Amino acid sequence: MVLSKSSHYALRAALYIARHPESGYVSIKEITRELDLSFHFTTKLLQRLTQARLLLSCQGPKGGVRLARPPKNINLRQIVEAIEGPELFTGCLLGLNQCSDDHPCPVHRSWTGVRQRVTNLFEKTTLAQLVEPSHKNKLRLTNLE
Amino acid sequence: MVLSKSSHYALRAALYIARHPESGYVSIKEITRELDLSFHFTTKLLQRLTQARLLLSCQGPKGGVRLARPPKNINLRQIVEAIEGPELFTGCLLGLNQCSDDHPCPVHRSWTGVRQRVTNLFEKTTLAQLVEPSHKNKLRLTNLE
DNA sequence: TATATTTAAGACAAAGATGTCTTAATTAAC
DNA sequence: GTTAATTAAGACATCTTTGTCTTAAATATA
Ligand code: FES
Ligand code: FES
Repeated sequence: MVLSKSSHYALRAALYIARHPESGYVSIKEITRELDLSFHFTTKLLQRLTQARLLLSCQGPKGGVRLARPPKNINLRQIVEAIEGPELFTGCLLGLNQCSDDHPCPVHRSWTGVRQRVTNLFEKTTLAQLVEPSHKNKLRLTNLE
Repeated sequence: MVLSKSSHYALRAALYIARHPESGYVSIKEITRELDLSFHFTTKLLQRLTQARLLLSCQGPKGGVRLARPPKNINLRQIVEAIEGPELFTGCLLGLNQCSDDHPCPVHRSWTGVRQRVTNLFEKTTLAQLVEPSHKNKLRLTNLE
């Protein structure tokens, strides 16, 4: 499992939010209805994104959440790290408590190479890229059937 | 989290086993003592590797486990897949129930590219490579301190 | 054969992740 | 101000993963 379910949900919600006009708030009810997610659980995930300054939130009628800055300035690593921490980008493939060139495990050299590519993907990919019109054939954010 | 704790333990145990002479059995007691793992929990993980025909086991005095074939014929994907299934190598980054070119999610194209590199690492890396002498400076299989 | 050693297997406990429910706090609109 | 709508927060339930303990089965050795 590369990402936790929590990260899955947070990323899908963030993409849904990014598809909306930047100025307005989107209600979490709408998000969870459209993406078929648990409302309360997702609310807490989005709270973490708000605390991480990735989202702004507003209570009350017409309230909801919105991106805290233009979608080109929010990347996937920021979202994942706000939800599950940095281990994916820094951890040892064998789960050892430190990953360092000084005390490498047997897979260290190979893994850090691939891990850097994973990290690049998460850092270079912004919400803006994933919602631009040329991606209109990749709008899927929900399970099939 | 790229791999589960179970996969971490199984990989570390497999590497420990691969360092031993091919002909003899290694006791799980020794493995878990040296790697500081839970004996009973690790026993069940290694049972799964045995059921997946990656290991042979033998009960009784002088019993234990050994590789079922030469270490150059066992790769990391086989171990991980025996423990946690194929999702790492086939799953959607957003956790959607199907990952396919026909119904791609927004990150599908980027992710499948990186995922292929991850898969290559796990498939090309064999136990033999990880225990060969040139790796003697990468013997670490336990936590520091 | 008897004994000691070891894996196999199952019950169960503990911890963590995921999901549900209720109440509080905030805010827009009337 | 009152009301309705919405996020914030916490209690709690459920499920999965991880870890422990006990018993059974197998096997080498004497
Ligand atoms: S120490 Fe294991 S991957 Fe770096
Ligand atoms: S459909 Fe999401 S990664 Fe392939």
